[in-house]
Amino acid sequence: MSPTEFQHAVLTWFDQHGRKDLPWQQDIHPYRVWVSEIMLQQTQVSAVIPYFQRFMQSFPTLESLARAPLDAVLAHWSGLGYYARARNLHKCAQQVLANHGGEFPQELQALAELPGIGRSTAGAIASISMGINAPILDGNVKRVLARFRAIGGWPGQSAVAKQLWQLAEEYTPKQRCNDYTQAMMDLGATVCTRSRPRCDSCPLAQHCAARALGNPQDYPGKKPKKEKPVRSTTMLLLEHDGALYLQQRPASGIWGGLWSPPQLPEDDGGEASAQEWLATRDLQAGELTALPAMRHTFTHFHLDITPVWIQLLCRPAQVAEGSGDWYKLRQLHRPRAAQELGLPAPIVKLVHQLEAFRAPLLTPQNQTGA
DNA sequence: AATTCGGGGAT
DNA sequence: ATCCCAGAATT
Repeated sequence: MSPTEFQHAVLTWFDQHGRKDLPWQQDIHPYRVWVSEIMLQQTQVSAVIPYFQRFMQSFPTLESLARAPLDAVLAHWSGLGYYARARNLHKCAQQVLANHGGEFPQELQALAELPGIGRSTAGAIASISMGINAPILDGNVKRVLARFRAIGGWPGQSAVAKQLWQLAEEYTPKQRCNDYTQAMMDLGATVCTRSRPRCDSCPLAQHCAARALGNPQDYPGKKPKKEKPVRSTTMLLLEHDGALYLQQRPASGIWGGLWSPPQLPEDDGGEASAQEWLATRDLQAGELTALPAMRHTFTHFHLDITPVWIQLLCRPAQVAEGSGDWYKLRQLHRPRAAQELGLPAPIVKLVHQLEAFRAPLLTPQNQTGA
């Protein structure tokens, strides 16, 4: 299949079946396309839509974004993940305003030098909003091309990525490059899906190498998974009068700057160790209750958490080293408390688990008999 | 060249 | 529970 035939098949499919009603496909100009492309990096369309709407409401122009405080930008990003994107977005807006007169540069190279804009995003902005002939290689295009030509291997390997980029350039048309770019992303998102691709509806199916081999789902190759090491920790849920003791974690490392209960050092778990920890600090506790262990998985390791609920008899002025404070469990359960205070998701779960244990014990005796 | 960032959805 | 997602920056 020649590049010309490939492009024609893709564009014809897009005209008939492609999505054209997404928010960033209306009133197309560089600013809107740029914001949408950044939000869509490693993030699914359905998750982005409400964020994009709110963002455009609050920051309708590049200048308004550049002049907004970073905190306001980050607030609009809360829940999207990859927060470096929001920082780069803000920095990029300021650079475009200061160095390019408030308009995005009309060159691929200059676009890709801006913060948060790499080769693929630069190609998307240039082709969709500037009428520039430029290739992209996002997750969708990688999948479509890897299958169409049966390119094996994981795209995270530079050799595979290089091969796919070459194909992307080969197939990108000089005419209707804007529609082609959207078409390839849409084809990958709705037809050439990761699992159970709808080959029956694909305009490329008859010439697809992976389909001919009978295993399109095996492309592109998966990231080689290495076994994640297991770490374990004991978390001390110090409670007194309905309040929980939390301390702020060091700025660097896991959950940097967020709040969590005190932990016993690794390889030092169990109730006996907890008793020792309390004795060292001259803390007097009533009952120690082991809560169900839970596992939280990070990118590169599992963390097995053993929570111990410790009911202190009195509240000391200072519990442990470092900055800590007492928080009413009732307040920690407010839906927005986690965001406002900065609680890691597993700690939120932990707090809920603690409450599940406490609640039955708090029920007045006379209610059970009624 | 490999690792990191990170929350949510699909399987 | 694991994998993946409209990738880029960092090491």
